[in-house]
Amino acid sequence: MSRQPPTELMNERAQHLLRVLIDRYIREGEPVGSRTLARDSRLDLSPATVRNVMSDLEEMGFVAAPHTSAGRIPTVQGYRLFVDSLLNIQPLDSVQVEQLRQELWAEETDSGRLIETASNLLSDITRMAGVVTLPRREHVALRRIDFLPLSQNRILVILVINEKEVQNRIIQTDRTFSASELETIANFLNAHFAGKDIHAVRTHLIDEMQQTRQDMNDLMMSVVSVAEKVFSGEDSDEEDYVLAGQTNLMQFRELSDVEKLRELFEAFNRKRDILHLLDKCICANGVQLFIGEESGYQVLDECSLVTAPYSVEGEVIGVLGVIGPTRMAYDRIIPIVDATARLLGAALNSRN
Amino acid sequence: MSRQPPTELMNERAQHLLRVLIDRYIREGEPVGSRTLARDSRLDLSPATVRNVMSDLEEMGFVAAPHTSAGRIPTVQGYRLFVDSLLNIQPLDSVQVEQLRQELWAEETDSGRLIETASNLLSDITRMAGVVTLPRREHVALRRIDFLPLSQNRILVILVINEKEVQNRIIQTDRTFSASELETIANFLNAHFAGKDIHAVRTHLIDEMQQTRQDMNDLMMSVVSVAEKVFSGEDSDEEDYVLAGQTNLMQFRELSDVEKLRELFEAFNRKRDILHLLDKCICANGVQLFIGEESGYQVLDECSLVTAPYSVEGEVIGVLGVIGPTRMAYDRIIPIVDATARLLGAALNSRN
DNA sequence: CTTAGCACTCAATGAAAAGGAGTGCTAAGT
DNA sequence: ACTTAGCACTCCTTTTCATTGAGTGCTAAG
Repeated sequence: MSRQPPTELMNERAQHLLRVLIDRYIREGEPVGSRTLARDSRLDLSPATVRNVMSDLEEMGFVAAPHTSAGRIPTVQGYRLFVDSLLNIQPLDSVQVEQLRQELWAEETDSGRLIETASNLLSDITRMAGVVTLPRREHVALRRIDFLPLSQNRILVILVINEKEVQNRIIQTDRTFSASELETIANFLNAHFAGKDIHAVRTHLIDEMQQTRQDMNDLMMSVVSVAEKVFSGEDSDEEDYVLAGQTNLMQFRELSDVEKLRELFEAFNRKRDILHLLDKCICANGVQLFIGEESGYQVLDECSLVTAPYSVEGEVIGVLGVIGPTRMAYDRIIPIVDATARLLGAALNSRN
Repeated sequence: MSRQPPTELMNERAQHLLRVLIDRYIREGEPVGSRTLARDSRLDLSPATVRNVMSDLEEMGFVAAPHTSAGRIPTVQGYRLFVDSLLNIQPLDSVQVEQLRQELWAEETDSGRLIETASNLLSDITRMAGVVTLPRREHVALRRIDFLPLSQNRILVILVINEKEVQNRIIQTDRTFSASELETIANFLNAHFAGKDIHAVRTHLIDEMQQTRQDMNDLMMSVVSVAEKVFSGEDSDEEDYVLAGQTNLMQFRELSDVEKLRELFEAFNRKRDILHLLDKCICANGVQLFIGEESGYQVLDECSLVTAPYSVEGEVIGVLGVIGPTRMAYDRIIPIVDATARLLGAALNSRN
């Protein structure tokens, strides 16, 4: 019943037509008909011939027709072939890279703000949503620890890690510690563990605890009991990301259904699914794409996600990316995501 | 041409009917016709009589008809009268208050998290958007200051204020300071200014600077030059708020236009207008409402804002509230906002 | 293999008709 | 003097139906 297949399963011409079709569809957002495609392709083919080719492409699953008398639009599989084989990605030209670097390095900031800036940059440039996971290092060097007594056996702990990140938390202790006691404990910890990996510190202290406490002098007793509280929260493994430009997604025709949009935004707030998806990209060694349903999450069915891991000193510590409608200008987005990931890594590195 | 006005400008019966109308409109969201209203009012009036009353109410500007053959819906003026005179607000019953308190006091947290929890609470309970401005105290007591040298003449400053808030910033100095120098400076500042108001410290230091530097010894020179950098950022006056439950707003029929919604969300991101509006509420001494256009911001035309200031030790330090469609259950929302403001104030207070 | 021709499909647009909820007005009832 | 039944009228909503036009698939000829 179907017309006889071309000699090669997918010849040059068909690929070219598919590329032109997707190009046009990405620009215009409307199903592309045979007449238009014939004209656009500059191949001097009649619409009828194009129709035959389209029929083949449809059978192969690369394009689909919304209804009988509409043109064709790419399927996920079509986009996949497009980005994998038909698209020649130009790295961002150096002027643009420099401009990106400027914006990212603009102010003297901590890594938290840097992440935010990166996310904003991504969303501003692409006019879609930007996402950057918080960096998460394997090795967390303790630089300094300080205590301040609060009321009711509570202690404010100030932790400086990785040279310049400041964390603070409040711990509840079994007994009251005086300011000078706390100072002694802090001095001890700083003297013994400054520069050490925080996980190492933790396991070391757990080992201490295993010993019968009889052996210890008062100082050590205090140190262990306080430090245990401090570092026990360390494994909380709270991943998180910074999202920017959600509102950009609201202007796309294909995402204009309020209910769908609500579900998408709720997935963003819930974070779990998106994080899970981003985690998958952390091991890819470059730009990675999820097109439409490829993500496996229904809320993202109409969306594509372009990601790249970023790293400091060779260690991948996070992922960033862009979320937009499946119909996005991949050739423009991919280099941007790629460059931003490199620049963010560099920026985080230089600030140590 | 219009029927003769009732003896009183707005009699008991008209008020009752207006209340019933708004009650019903808030519940159902559809224009209310005379038949329905006659039935609902339990006044044993015929639809025709009700129509006459509605005609009067319309002339007075309290209700409006979307079109000739629709029922009536409240105008902003109608809502205003409703909340000001027709609504008897019951304070939240003590069980609910207790429940709120539980949720707010659930964990041992810093004020930042507390604000977030409050915002989430507001949005969860009301199924609308919750907003809480960051607290901003007139008096900020310096508890402790610490310095850590970074590379390239940069210094990491850790500031503990108001007993338990931790701030950190990075300053760039003209020359390199050694760790021990920094320690000396910190000791000096801590010894002289701990417990003092941070603005007082700042003006004091500016005064010092006015003197010719000849008079100073080296220590003072260093102290002044570093402290100046630290405290100069203090007046940044950055207001901000925490918004929660934006997505809740997407399920309301009256806000279902994507473009309108986008503008609203963008106003939320821009923050300026919303902050300006919230600022107006900081001087009100209780719950304040902006209904529809009353806000003066077009993006909020379809929305109402219910706010209440929250305070610690009698000093108002912030505002919280709920944003939802004009058609909201004011009788339920107002007590919730009121109670949350009190509880947040109390929670912030107890943590000193 | 390509293409012109043609019948056919189907979304989109718009006009017309039907239905219905609710109003305003008038005149009669209390 | 207020209340109400009755009725004509308005205008939104929904449905139906015809029209249009873009685009297709198929066939037969080049």
